[in-house]
Amino acid sequence: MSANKLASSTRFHPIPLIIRNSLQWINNSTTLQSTPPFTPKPPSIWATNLIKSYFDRGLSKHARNLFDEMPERDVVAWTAMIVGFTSCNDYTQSWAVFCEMLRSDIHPNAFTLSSVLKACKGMKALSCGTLAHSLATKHGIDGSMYVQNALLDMYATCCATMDDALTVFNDIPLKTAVSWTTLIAGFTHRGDGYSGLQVFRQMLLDNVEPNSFSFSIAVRACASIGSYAYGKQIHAAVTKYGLHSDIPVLNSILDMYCRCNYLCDAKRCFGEMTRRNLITWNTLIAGYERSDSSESLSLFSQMGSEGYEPNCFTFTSITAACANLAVLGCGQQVHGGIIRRGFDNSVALVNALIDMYAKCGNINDSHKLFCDMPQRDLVSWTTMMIGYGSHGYGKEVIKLFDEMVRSGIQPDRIVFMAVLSACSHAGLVNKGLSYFRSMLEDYNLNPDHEIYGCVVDLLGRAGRVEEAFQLVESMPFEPDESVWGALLGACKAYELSNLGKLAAQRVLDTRPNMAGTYLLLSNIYAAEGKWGEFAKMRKLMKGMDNKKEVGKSWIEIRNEVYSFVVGDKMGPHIECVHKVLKLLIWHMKDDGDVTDLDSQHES
DNA sequence: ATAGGGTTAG
Repeated sequence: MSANKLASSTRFHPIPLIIRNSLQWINNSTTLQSTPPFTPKPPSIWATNLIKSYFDRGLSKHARNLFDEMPERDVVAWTAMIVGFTSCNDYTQSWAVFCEMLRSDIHPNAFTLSSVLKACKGMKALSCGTLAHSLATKHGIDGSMYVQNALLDMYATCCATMDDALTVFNDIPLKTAVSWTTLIAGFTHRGDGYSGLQVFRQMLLDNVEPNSFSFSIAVRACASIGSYAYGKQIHAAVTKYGLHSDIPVLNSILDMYCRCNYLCDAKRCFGEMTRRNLITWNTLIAGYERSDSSESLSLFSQMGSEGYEPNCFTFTSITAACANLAVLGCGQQVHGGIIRRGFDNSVALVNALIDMYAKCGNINDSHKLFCDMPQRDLVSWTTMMIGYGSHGYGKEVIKLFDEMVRSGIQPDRIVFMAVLSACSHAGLVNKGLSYFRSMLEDYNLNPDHEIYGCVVDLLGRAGRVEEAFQLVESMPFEPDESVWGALLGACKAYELSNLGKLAAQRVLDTRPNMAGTYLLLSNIYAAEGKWGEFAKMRKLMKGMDNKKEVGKSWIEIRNEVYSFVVGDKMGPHIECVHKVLKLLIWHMKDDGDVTDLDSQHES
C-alpha cells in the first residue's frame, strides 16, 4: 500500500492511531533503560496525544468529544485544544476554550498564552489580545520569549498603528531573529514595505543572523514597494546564505520579480528552481495574469500536465486571465472546472467569476452569480457595481450601493470610485456630486486624487468643464496626472483649447512620457489648424513607447479570438465585418432604440 | 504531552 493510500484510509478511521501510539510507547520504554518498563503513562497524556493527532487530521469534533470525556484535564490538555483550534483557523473556538479554561480555574502557562494570542491575531480582536496580555502579566509569564513575540505579532496585526507593537519590541531584552522577523512582517503586511526594509537593515546592523523566514518577508517588502533593485540584492544574499533551495523564499523572490514587472527574471528564477510546489505555480500564473494573460493560461495547462492539482488561488488567477482576454467560452469552461471541484463556495472565486462574465459582456450571468451568493463581501458588491457601470446601468449601480449600505457593509474609496464612474457614464451628474459629498460627511472617507479624478470626469463629461476646473483649483492637495487627465479629456470632447492646453501641460509636467497626452494635445492643435505645433507633438510622440496607448477591441468567434484597432484592415474578414455592421445599424435604426443604455436621465 | 516568525487570488 502506498503512503498516499495509507493516509487516505486512516483519515476517517482514527483507531489505528491508538495502535501506532502504543507501539511507539512500547518501543520507547524498551529502549530507554532509565524508565521502568511496566509503568504505563497516565491516561491524560494518552488523551492529549490523541487530541493533537485528531487536530492534525482536521478532526476537531473528535478532539472535542475526547476532551469532554476526560475526567481530569490539566493545562497541557487545555492548551492542546487551544493550539488545535488555532491550527484549524477556528479562532473563535480557540478563544472560547481559553475562556472555559479560565472559568474552570486552571492557570494558563506561557504555552497557553502564546497560543491564545495567535488566536486573537487570527480574529483581529484587540480587546481579547489586551485581556490575554494582562493575564500574562498577572501570572508573571510576560517574560517568556514566546509570549513576547506573540504579543508583538498580535499588536502589529490588530492595532491601527505600530506604536504598541514597537513598545513591546523595544521591551524585549533578547531580540531573536523571530522578534525581528515578526516586526518586519508587521510593517510589511500593513503595506508599509519601506519601514519593513528599514527594520531588516537594522536587524543586519545589529548582527542578528537572518534566516529563511526573515528573507522571505524582506523580499515581500521589496515586492510591495516595487523595488527591483533591493529585491535583486536580497536575492543575491539568499544565494550567499545557501538558501537557494528553500521553496517559500524562492516563491517570494518569484513573486517579487513578477510584481516589479521583470517577467524575464521571474521565468529564469522559476526555471532554476529544482523543487517547486503549488504556490510556485500559482505565483507565476498570477504574475503573468497581470501582464500576459494568454501566457498565464498556457502555464496553467503546463502545470496540469506536470501533475499539479489547481486550487482556489489558481482558479482566481485563471478566471481573471479569461476576463482580461474577454474569452467567454474559455471562461465558461473554467467555471465548469470550479463547480466540479466544489470551489464555487469561495467568495473570492465567485467575485472573480462575476468580473469575468461582466468583462466578457455577459452581465446577466454576473448578476445571477451575485444574487445566488449566500455571503457577499465588499469586493463582491464592488465587482458587481463596476460590471453594471461599465455596461452603462448607472441606476442599477446606485441601487446596489444603497442595498450594500443597508446590509451593513461599510463602503471604501474603491466603491465610491465605482459609483462615481457609473454616474459619470450614465450622465447622473447631481447624483454623483451628492455621493461625493456624502463620502466625507457620512462615511468619514477623505477623497484622494483618484476620487477627484472621477468627479472631474463626472463634471467634464456632462460639459460642466468650468465647474470641473474650479474643483481642480479648490482641491486640498496638488492635482496629479489622473485629475489633469480627466480635465484634458473633457476639454478635448468639448473643444476648449486653452484650458485643454493648460491641462495637458500639467499632465506632462508630472508624467512626461505619456504618449496619450501628446496625442490629445496634438489633436487640439490640429483642430485649431496650428499644424506647426501639431507636427511638434507628433514628433515628440515618435520617440516613445506608445504601444499601450492603442485602444484594442476583440471578439471571440468559434474559439478563436480576433482583435482589431480603429481603421484595421483585419485581413480577408473585413468585408464581412462591414456587412454585419451595416445590418446591425439598420436594425437599430428600425427599432428606434439606439441610445437605450445612454439615455438614463436623472429623475 | 502543549508555544514563535515566511510564500500564492480578490
